[in-house]
Amino acid sequence: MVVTPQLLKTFPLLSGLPDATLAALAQQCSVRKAARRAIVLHAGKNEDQLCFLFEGRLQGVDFTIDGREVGLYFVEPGEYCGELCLFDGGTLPEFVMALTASVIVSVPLQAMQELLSQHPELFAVLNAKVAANVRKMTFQRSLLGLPNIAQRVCCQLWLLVPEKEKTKEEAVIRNPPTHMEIAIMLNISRETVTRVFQSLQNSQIVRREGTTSLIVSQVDELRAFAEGEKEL
Amino acid sequence: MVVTPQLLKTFPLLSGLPDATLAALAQQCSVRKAARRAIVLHAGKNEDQLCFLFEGRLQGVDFTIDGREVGLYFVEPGEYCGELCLFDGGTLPEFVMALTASVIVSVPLQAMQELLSQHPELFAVLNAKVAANVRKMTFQRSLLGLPNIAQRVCCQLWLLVPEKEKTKEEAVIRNPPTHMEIAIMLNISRETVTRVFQSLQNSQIVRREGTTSLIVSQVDELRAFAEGEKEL
DNA sequence: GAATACGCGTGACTCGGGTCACACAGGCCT
DNA sequence: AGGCCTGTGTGACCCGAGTCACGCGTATTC
Repeated sequence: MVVTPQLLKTFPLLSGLPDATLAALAQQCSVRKAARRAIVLHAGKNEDQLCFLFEGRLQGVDFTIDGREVGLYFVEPGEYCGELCLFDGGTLPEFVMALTASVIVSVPLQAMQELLSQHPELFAVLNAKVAANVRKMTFQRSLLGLPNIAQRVCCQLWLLVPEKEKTKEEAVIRNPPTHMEIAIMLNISRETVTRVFQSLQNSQIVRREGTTSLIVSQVDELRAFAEGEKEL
Repeated sequence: MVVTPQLLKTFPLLSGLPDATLAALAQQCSVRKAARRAIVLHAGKNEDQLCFLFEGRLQGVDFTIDGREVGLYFVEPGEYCGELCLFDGGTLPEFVMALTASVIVSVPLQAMQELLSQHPELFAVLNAKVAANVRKMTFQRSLLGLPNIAQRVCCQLWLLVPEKEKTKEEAVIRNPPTHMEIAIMLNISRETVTRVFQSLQNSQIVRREGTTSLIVSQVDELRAFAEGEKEL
């Protein structure tokens, strides 16, 4: 499929670039669709591409020595992944998997490197992204330290609430991760996640709307549980 | 205290620099001693320094919402920490604490930035360091996914074995972390760590030598436990 | 040298969440 | 329509790690 400069412009990282640059870049890119559960990037390889997510949701996953799945982070539309290989030509530490059918724009690493040499101001943006990543990972790690499992789930849910809706009364999480996907992020079992969701639904804090949306009816209550002011 | 160029040269990051550069840099640096448990860098601040560890051991720590301590990584002599603030001028996500009395060389961020502009080849080294950090964090996260707690402890212990001694029969871990420090790295209780160590000692896999050294008598056995080939 | 703090060792108890097993609903494919 | 897969909901059981409580030995401090 053909990648248009307009498509590239939808990504914050690239949106500030001149049209000519984008047009040149677009020619080297490719779009691909990933089915649910498809592996987008492989761990232990130097994947030669940067993946911009246009639609869907991705998840970084790793595996323990005994084969257990471990969830690391989510990638939302507009974001990208696989940038670690840009930094030192090393390997990717984790797999990236599509959680829902996703549309991905692949930019060859080489093209990115050329782009960077022409637009060194992008280095700062990339660096900031990695720094933000490290901060996210650190926070995610601190979540795992919470002894109260319900609180852990609420925190994770809180992270999924779109930034703009955190101050509203009601918020919508579109295409929420499955209980299983949340479970592996938080090192707990799927059943436990289900039980916490049951509690939240009984307390009328969240409810499901069809299969593709989760409504947080009482945003502030969720925040309170996430921050430990209240316990389920 | 005065920082000599020779001192700076002991750090791999700086060892390749010309003497004149080091001499100039040294004038802007300072040495400080940190007592056990002293906070070296504060979370949530943009600490204006890069900390090179000359002697001792540091630990990156964070706290959960409910005040529980969470261990993130260790810093060994020759390594440095606090580089995240260099990347985007943002804040440090975690505290850095001295585990043992430590000697630290502080380089002001500004001096580092000047150094980087004169020696852009250092960017690659710094980037590689951050990338390596991310890989370490990812691995550490996968450790937490291990359902078998003894295996978790063995993996952590295995990480502490110096690289060169991993192929030998016997290895020495100097100034090992306390059980408590290991516990917060692995999200388990101090008592559990103690119990695992008791098992390892009973199986003659490790033993203590004085208070400052831990001897791994059967390196390969430890590796086997860490990789799940055997269970305690 | 006494006092104190800290790290380690260990037993008893408890309970919370993992595991297993199964049911049910909805989407999707042929 | 029927079959299949995936995701969710729920109960029963159980065991393993957290917690508490205490003792002990070794540094550190004054």
